[in-house]
Amino acid sequence: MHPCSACTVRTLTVCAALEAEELRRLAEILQTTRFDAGHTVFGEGDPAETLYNVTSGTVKVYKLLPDGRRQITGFLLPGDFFGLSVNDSYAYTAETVTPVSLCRFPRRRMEALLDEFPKMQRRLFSMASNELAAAQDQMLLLGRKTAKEKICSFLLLLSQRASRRGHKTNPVHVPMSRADIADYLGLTTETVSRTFTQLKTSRVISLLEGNKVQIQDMDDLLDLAEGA
Amino acid sequence: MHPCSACTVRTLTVCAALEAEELRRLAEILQTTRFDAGHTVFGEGDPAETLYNVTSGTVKVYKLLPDGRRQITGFLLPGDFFGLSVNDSYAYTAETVTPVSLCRFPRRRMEALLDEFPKMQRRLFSMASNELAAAQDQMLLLGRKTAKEKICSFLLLLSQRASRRGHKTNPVHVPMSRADIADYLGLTTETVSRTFTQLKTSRVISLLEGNKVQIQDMDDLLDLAEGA
DNA sequence: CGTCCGCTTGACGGAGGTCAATTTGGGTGG
DNA sequence: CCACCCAAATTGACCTCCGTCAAGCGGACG
Repeated sequence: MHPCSACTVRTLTVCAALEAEELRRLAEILQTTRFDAGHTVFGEGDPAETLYNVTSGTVKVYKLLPDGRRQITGFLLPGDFFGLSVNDSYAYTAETVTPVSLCRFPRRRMEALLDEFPKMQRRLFSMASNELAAAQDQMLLLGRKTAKEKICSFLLLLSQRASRRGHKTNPVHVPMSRADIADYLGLTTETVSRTFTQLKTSRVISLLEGNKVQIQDMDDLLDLAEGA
Repeated sequence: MHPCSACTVRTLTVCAALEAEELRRLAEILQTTRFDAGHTVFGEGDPAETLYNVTSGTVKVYKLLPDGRRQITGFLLPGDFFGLSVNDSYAYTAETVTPVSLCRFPRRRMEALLDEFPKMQRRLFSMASNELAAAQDQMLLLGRKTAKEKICSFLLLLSQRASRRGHKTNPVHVPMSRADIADYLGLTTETVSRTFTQLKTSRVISLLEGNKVQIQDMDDLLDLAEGA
């Protein structure tokens, strides 16, 4: 019995569509770990020796400017992969938002496995393509959307991602702080807060207990997210 | 004799590190085309039946909001690959900036070839990873940099990309319009123009004939690009 | 030589940033 | 169980960077 057999996100990630034999080989090189909230998994510039897969919780990845300005380039949910690097060091920092469970894959051994199982390689490529498409959406958001459109897009994104993981789309769980949301959307915490208030006042959303946001009118939100 | 033997950007793209046999097979499915400046290669939402490789000229890819706001997510230079899609339609529009030569690969046949030659698959994955890292840099730029930092970063990017293609890094050729630069950096043409003037006045750059920008002090520019 | 388009420059305004003061709420110890 | 504490969130007042609108300017091309 290896841990993968109980893995609830296997279908979402690189492990999907592996044969029993392939899965066994993957499980051989894999380690599982847990971290508390607020733990730095690796820092920008650290030697990139490990690949990670989120199995529970939320991770944020971000880049910094010398003066401390921060851009969060993604929130990683169960099933998401991270730790790929172009040269031999990570190009960003990865930090847990909530308590998190991770699978660790030593990079070298993972690369060997990818060469051996083209199906896995292909799956990873497909995941990278998806990420690329998401990155392009995010560029449109950062470069051209207003604060209100950004917040609405963000809520929709969380809702859609929850849906893909088989959770209910509404209300949507928002585990990250206002500061994290701000750094993801290219805003300040104050603007994020004001915009939430504004959306609440105009009855598009309401804020529930436990960091949950109830979407009152999904169609309104979809229009608001694109400025229509 | 197939066209690849004369290709000057082969080492930069997916065709690099292919065996003669693999290259021959790739050449079999490949078509070359030329377009004038300002030609739409494909539009967002079009069925994604072809992959492209730039062999000369510059291509821009962009996404639009319903009201016409535009975000250019990348400028593609010789050796760059584009046309990958997640589902079966393109997620962005591709349009030529200058006269352009392209290699066209029918998607289905390309996928078959990728399955047959894992080395190519791997190379493509590596290129996608690079693009992903570039996308993350661009998110940092769009979300957190000032207009001046954006322009300086942009000039440095062009200079570095020229360098990787074996061209001289300075002066740097800027083939795209102010409007395109603006839509790439999340600014307006007016701000782009003003910022160029400002950099010119403070003797960081000077504008030369033929859309060339002379970088007067590379270290200054590097610092300005990161707000240091 | 006139027209057009892209670029530049100027004047002005507003979306969102900055700084600061409260308020809220989750965690902790008495 | 409650009082306290502190970080996070909210709200307000003010300001700035960049967008908007508008007017030149100059090179390309018919």
